Amino acid sequence: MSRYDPSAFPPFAVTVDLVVLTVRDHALCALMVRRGEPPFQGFWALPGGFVRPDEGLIEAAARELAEETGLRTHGAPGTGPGVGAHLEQLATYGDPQRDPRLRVVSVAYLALAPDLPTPRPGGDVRSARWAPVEELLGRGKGDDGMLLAFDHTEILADGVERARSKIEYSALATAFCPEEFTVGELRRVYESVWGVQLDPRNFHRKVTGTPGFLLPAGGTTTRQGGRPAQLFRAGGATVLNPPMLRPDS
Amino acid sequence: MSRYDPSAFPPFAVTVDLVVLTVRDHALCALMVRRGEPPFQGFWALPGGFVRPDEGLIEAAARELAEETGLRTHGAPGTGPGVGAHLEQLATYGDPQRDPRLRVVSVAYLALAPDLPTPRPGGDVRSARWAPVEELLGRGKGDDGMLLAFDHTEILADGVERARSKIEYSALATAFCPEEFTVGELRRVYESVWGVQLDPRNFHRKVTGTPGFLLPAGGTTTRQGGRPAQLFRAGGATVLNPPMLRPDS
DNA sequence: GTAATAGTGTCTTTGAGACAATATTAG
DNA sequence: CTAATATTGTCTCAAAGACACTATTAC
Repeated sequence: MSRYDPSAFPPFAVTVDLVVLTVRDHALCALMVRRGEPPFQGFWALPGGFVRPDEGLIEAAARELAEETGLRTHGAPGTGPGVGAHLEQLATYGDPQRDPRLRVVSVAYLALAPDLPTPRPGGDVRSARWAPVEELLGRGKGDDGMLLAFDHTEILADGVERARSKIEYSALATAFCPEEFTVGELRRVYESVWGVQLDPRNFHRKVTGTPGFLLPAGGTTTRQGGRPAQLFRAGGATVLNPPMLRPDS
Repeated sequence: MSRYDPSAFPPFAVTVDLVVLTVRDHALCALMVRRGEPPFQGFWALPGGFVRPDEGLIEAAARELAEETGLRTHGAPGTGPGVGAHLEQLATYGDPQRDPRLRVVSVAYLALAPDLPTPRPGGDVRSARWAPVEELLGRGKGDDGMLLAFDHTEILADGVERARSKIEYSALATAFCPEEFTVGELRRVYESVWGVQLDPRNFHRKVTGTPGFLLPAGGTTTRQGGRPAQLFRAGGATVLNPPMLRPDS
């Protein structure tokens, strides 16, 4: 059998779906849109859409992300440091039955964004919201969360697990923070994403002692109350060695 | 703009490509096939093929793996423990120019297999071989390795890096071993995949002290020479906590 | 003053890294 | 015997976990 036979190949539709995560009110939240048409009309779904014939996969994901949130992607041209979201490929979902209408292969992307100043994230007519992932996926113990469109519960769960594990050994938690942030704010990011409490003193020692993780920004802030805290921005480091250890697991 | 519009979607071809890794002669090797037709005629390429209209992505990958190597996948029906390969999704590659003929999105899978008793791995007419990844990808310092078909150098490099990092925090290194193996054989797997030397004493302490990693099989063997070594099989553990640390990195 | 958060220090324990020494086979 | 590998053990050091204490703001 010949590979890549151009004359006869089964046609597929290819889409991108986005797991866009942020931290709001000490809770990990995902961007969800409400479907206005069948199938799964009225259900919450991940934002996404068809890949265009002339664009790459991550370009399609970045385009959908910009359409939904206005966020640019880190490293995109004309993007300053700190603004914009982290974007990476998550996984691909291609069960023959995942869309009842046609064979759709969806390449899912994971985006990590700082808490957006605009409370309404959607840019177009569809209603959109930030939903706590605990509400979408459930807290265990018989709580399986909401029923989402297609296989989006599985995709969301995979994205959340990726984010939870990736902040262990990378400096990606700073992607959830504004350009300048304090050690306490970064700690609250870890606590929100992992759903645990961390010792502020050990956390402070760990992050300030890891070379390249944090870069002093010079100023201080009292936006969290209490004693003024030093401001930092993300250092150039991408991998954390040794990693930040998640309790229990 | 509506999502998933069934009436008008751009058609894509969807394929699976396989990064099949094994350890032979103290070297990490990948299964490569030689292309018999254009484009890239005569070039070495990763095994793969079209996804059929009625099969899932991992089913397509498992089918291709079985066609090429005769290996079944762990967990497949009728598969005993220890035989068969580990199979997981790696990443998806969809650059618009990656295939000069048509728009192809390829879902790559990573397979880890024990050293196969049959020296000729291919089952069909195409020539196939186990090639050391050092030869395919180069050793750095101006050595960029061989020129492979399509973007398969990038896919292979991603698969090798995934394997190298995954044996750090999972028990997957046992997927490279036969059903029963010794601590020394497992150590040589780590040394081959990472390209380093490990202290046999610290390694022995580490793997035998990690609960669920190794299960005593009862017997001993002298197939490596020297003092007889205890035989083990893979324990049920999937994650290693704390992880096996890779030197240098 | 109180309440809240930020930052520094100390002690203990776990575990990795660097070794030495002994055990059991093949030849 | 020698050569090869397996296995157990010991010492040191890096780093995480569990605490106490002081510092600086808002009120």
